[in-house]
Amino acid sequence: MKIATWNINGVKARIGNLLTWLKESAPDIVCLQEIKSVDDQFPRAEIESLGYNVETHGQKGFNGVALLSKLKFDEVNCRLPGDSDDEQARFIEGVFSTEKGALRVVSLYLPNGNPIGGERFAYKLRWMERFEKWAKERLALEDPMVLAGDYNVIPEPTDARFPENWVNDALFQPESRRAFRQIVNLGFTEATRAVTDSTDVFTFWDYQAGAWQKNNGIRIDFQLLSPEAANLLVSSSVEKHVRTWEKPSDHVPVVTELAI
DNA sequence: ATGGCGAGGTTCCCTCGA
Repeated sequence: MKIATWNINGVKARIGNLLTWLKESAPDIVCLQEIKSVDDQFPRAEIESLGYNVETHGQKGFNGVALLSKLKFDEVNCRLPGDSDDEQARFIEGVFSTEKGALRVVSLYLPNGNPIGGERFAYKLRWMERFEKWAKERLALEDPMVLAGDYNVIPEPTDARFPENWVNDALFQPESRRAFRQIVNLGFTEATRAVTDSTDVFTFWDYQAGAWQKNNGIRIDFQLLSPEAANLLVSSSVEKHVRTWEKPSDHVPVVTELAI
C-alpha cells in the first residue's frame, strides 16, 4: 500500500497537477495540506472519479487538510484535541480496515510559527505539545499508524541546503527541533531518513529568489511511522520532479510503501 | 546586500506562507 503526503498549496489552483500526479503515482491513501478551500468548494468529483473516497477539513482562505483513500473510511476525526478554542484546520485522521487490522493515517499541517518570539511561535509550540500528547495515546493502541504532513520543522542542519539561512526562522529554532525530537522519540520511525542518509533530499523550495534553481531547499514534510507500521516499511521516496511541473506547489509529495 | 513568488480574500492591496 502506498501512502503519500503533499502540501499542495491550494487545491483549486493545483487540481490539474493533483489529477496528473494521482494517475502517475497511484497512491492508495493521500494526505493533503494547505488545501485553502472550504469543504463545499473542494473539487471532490474529479478526485472521486479516479476511485478515491474524499474527506476534508477545510477552512476559508488558508490552512485546511484532506484525506483521499481508495479504501473505505471506517472513521474520520478532525481537529487535534487539547484546545477547543483552536479554530485552525490542521488535522484529520482516518481509520481503515486492512488484513493487518486497523490502519490509522493522519494528515497534519503544523503551524509555521514565524516570527519567533511572538504569539504565533507560542501557538506552534503549544500545538506540538498537544500533538505529542495525542500521539502518545494513539501509540498505545499498537496499530500501524502513519502521521504524515507538513511539520514545518527543519530537524537537523542536514535537512537544509543552507542551514545558516534559517537560524532566525521558527522552523529551525532549538525549541521547535526539540519538540519534534520528543515526538519522534515516542517511538516513531521517520520514513525518509529510514531509507536514506543523503544530505540532498528536500521537500520544499521557496517560489522566491530562485530557490529551486539554486537547490535552496529544506526537508519539512514527513511521515512518522508507528513501530507496527515501520515493521512493514518497503520503500519511501520524495517525488522531486513534481516541482518542475507548470504551476507547481512549493512542496513536493513524499510517498511511502508499506507491506499491507 | 537585498529582493526576486503565489494563493486567496478582506480584491487593484491585504494576509499568509517558510
